[in-house]
Amino acid sequence: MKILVVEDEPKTGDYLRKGLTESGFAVDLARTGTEGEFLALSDEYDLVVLDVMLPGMDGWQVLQSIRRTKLVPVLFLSARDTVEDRVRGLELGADDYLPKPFAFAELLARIRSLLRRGTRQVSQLLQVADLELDCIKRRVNRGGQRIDLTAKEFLLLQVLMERQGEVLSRSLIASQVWDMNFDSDTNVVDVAIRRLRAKVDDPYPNKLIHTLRGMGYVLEARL
Amino acid sequence: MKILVVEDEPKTGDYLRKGLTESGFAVDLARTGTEGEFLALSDEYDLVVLDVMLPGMDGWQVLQSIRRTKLVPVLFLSARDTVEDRVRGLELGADDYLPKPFAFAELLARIRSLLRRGTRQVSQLLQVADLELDCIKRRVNRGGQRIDLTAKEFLLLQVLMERQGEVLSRSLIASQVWDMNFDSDTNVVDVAIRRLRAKVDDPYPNKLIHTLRGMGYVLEARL
DNA sequence: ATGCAAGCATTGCTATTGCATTACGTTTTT
DNA sequence: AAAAACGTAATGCAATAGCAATGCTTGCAT
Repeated sequence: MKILVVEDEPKTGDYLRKGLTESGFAVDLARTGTEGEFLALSDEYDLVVLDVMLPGMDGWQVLQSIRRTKLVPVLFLSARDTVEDRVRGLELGADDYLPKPFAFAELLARIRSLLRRGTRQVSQLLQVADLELDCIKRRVNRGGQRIDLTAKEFLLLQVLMERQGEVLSRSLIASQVWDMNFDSDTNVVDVAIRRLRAKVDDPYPNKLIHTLRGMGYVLEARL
Repeated sequence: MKILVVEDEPKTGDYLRKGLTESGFAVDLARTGTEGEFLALSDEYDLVVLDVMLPGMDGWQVLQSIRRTKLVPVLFLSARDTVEDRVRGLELGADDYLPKPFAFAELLARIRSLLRRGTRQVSQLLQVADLELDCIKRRVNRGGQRIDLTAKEFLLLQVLMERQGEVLSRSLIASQVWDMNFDSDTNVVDVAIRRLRAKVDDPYPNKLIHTLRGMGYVLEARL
């Protein structure tokens, strides 16, 4: 198993190389984004561990470049752990996301899990009635018709679909989709639901997003 | 399920109350340590969420005081996340420790986990005869037929089902479902029971909600 | 047995609450 | 520079929860 590590911090890079080598992987270490891109494209790796913050070409650019031609699983490392970063990483085609600082054991577990599920997860497909959401391709369609969603809309729909049939409170939704952990008097969730409904429910006769007064929202098929 | 939140920051307090209420808990909010201690000792809660940093009597003191007589699970919230703090909290008898800022989703998950391992078991599926209540999906059905309840109705039914077979006094019900701790001359409970019966019992031959004159109400199957 | 009072059921009314919706200003993307 | 995305705020509407008035039961005393 061959792994490419792209990491500029010397200490972290050495640490990763040592640890992974000891764990039985063949490790190549790139110290810059450009070098990482070059290696990733020129060689066949089973997995890429990619730091987001790189001087010059950053992790996202490297990922984009890799994704144009390769399906290799990519695990993102990031010092900042915000929902936005995570979303952006996953949108661009990262397979997993690990905030720094992390325990090596956890990194290893995630790497193994990524390798276990094959090259790349083909399609994590969520489905409710005639509504389909492809988490990997980041694509949604209903009744065979494609629906374009923004990042926020997509994330919101994903949360709703992952827990279809469950009533999700605004606070829970807010904490999953936004990083708002201490704001109560805002109606972002309501507005976001409105916008999502406009695209997902309004054009169709059978509504899937339902409001439960005083409780929250559910996504489910109702007869 | 009744939760006491002890939190001095007004915003955080309101946020917690709102979120937990939406999630189906009866919430009391104390704004100071002293008030928190008083409420914790005078009422029966299923869980206490306790901020460490409080003006006057701090979280640790409150916890110690509670622990002298009560076994209720306590979840600590702390702005500082040091190993010392954590150890100290757990030593004094806290059951869990969540550093701020936290995502509401995580708080909720931990609360549910604490309640689950508690004395009174919190199954997410309550059942009495042909009446079923799903606490997570917030859904009720009887004889396979779905019943739509409002937030209050749901909470009331949940309290009744969690203690099926027990006679619950009006004041007990009032304190579990409403914030009223000692209001007497109101018939809210009666009216709420009426409305609940209309949906849960009226359409069915076998009644489950029974009145015990001078005592209160029970929910149980009777032949 | 019969009447009486206390406790409970039932109902309509209304203030309140919670949500939908729209418009607008700011930020981000292209 | 233009367009899209996003959050905030204001408005209006509708479900709902509490209140109070009325009618019905039940148990107890006569």
